[in-house]
Amino acid sequence: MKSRIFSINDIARELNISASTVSRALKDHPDISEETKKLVKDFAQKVNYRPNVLALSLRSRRTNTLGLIIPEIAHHFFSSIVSGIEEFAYGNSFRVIICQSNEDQAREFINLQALIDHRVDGILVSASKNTVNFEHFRKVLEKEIPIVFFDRISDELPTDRVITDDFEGARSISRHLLEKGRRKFLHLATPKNLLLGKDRYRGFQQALSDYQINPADAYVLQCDTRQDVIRMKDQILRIAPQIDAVFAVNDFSAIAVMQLLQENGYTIPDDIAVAGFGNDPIASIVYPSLTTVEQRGFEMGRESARLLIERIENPSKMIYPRIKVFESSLIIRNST
Amino acid sequence: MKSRIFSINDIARELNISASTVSRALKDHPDISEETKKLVKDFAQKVNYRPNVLALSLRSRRTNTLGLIIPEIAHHFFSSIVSGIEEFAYGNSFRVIICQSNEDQAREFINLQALIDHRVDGILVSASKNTVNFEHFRKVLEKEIPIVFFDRISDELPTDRVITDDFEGARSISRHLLEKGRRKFLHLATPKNLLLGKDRYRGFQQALSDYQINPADAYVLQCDTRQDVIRMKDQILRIAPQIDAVFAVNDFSAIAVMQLLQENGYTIPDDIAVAGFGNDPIASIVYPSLTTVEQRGFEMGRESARLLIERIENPSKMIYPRIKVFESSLIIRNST
DNA sequence: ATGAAAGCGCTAACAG
DNA sequence: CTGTTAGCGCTTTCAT
Repeated sequence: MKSRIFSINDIARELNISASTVSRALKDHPDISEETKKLVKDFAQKVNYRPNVLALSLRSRRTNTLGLIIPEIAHHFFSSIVSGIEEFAYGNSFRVIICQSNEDQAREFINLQALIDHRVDGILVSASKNTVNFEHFRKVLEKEIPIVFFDRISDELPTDRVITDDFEGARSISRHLLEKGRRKFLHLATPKNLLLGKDRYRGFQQALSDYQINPADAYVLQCDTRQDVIRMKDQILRIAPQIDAVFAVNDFSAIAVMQLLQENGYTIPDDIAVAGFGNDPIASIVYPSLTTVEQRGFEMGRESARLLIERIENPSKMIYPRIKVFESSLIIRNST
Repeated sequence: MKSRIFSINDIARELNISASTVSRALKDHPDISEETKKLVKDFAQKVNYRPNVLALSLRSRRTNTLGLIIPEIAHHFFSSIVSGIEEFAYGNSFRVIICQSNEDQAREFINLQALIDHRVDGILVSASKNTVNFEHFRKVLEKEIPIVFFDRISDELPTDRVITDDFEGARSISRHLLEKGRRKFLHLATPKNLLLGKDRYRGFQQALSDYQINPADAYVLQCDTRQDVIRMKDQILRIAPQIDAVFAVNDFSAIAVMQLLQENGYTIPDDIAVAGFGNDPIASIVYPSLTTVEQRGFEMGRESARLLIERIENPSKMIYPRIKVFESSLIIRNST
């Protein structure tokens, strides 16, 4: 038993009226008589009529769609952001097309192209780790397609930005370690091109300075994934005897280093305290549970979508780039 | 400095030729002279022309887009599936629109509707936990839009299906526990409406029978998330003294139960061995690391996309529903 | 109260 | 070798 997809023209033909009447009847235009309306609506209902959004978008030059480019869907922080974005977008009749860059600038570029091709009304981006050149985004802005950056932002483009207070987050968790009497640190950092990494590093340095410790005395390794930790284990173990605390730029490297240390006879936190960043669900599951910084992913996603949709709805209005900073909060557990 | 999006008509006007000539030149139609081609292509390049896929799709009645409905993007198994689907789809010039049902049948229905509205060429679905009625999918099939179910499948619809060998996976991990001398089991099961849960339970029962143990002697609780375990902790702890092994239907409930037992003085695996299902990355990170069953998410995704695209490319060809079963493999770690 | 026509961007049949 | 025309599904003047 086959059914088929009816268009307005199909309905018009079946009912022996014109397409424009059908169109008007369907949207309760006052000119149309009640009986015609009923006739059309009943029939539309019966054949399960659904407007073709392609035709709608082609005509209106609006797709009511947001494009989202995200490094990796699998991370809890990012999937919370996605949920936040979707919540706000759906609530305002926008759809979201999700693209993963897989932390690859080339893929990011392809995604961006595809989103433009699909005529999305606006774009949300968290840059990939190896994105150093933001020119492709500038071209999009020149087409008057608004962009909002979140978390992994660029500071060279005049766009709205939504970020965590990375500086304060890093500073407060570092102070927490200092309050616990720790003085000799290893910091696991991200590559330098991400502002986020720079800010977390600065917050860490500031905390040390606050305690009259020379930041230059801290060990710093560029190491921000579980794989990095495994790759650099010899180096880390060589440093381990000189330190009493590790502050990692994210929870995954924090947990990996914690386990590496445990396997090599260190007790956490007695010998070495370990702190992460992000409050991934896994942080509360590992042993010992991980002290970390909560990032408000869902709210950040919602706010990003809000800013973007506001621009889309007011294309002519000149709005200066806005920066929304979300406070992070310290989650103290048993690893410190 | 503003730029704008050029259409074929814009180009035609600028170059004083017809739109069809531009269209043909752009796709290297043999009729067009080399000089015209060069003229058009150079100009198109210069203004960064990109075809409007909405117009293309409207005309061709093909969107080259797959719709994907998935319970939760955040789970590693599902995000692997997504990656597999994307890999095959992109490699064959298809895009993927991802929708999350958040384990909610109502949302699943809305997603399905939205995908149809966008005229996707085919749909991939893993059903939500509370999906009991599959009629909405039947209506889609009646519109001749192909559907492929994966992992959380329905067996009442004549569609292609891609699943893990849940029965054998559960049987082999249960046998492993039996080989380790375990005899008194608790099984944490899913709600009955998912075939997957039924099959894992059957595999478990079969293993017991293989060892002349009455399956009815095993404890069974309906409990398939971390939250469920926490909610049912009293019940579980009451059972704990009678058992020497737990087989959980997924890694999250396995890990939660493992930690609950540890907190209450049990040693894993000495007092009670614990096994999960799925091989989530977290399984290798918890202490002790979790014995589990590997599901080949990426390959399952790729195969699902392959089956779907094959149907899309051969709309007239009558193909009987196919069922692809992926072998699962036992991952033995330290919890058993 | 309804219909005819034009156009969003694109392509293909048909015509020269 | 290139142009004209029509149509994908829809809305919106402008007629009637």
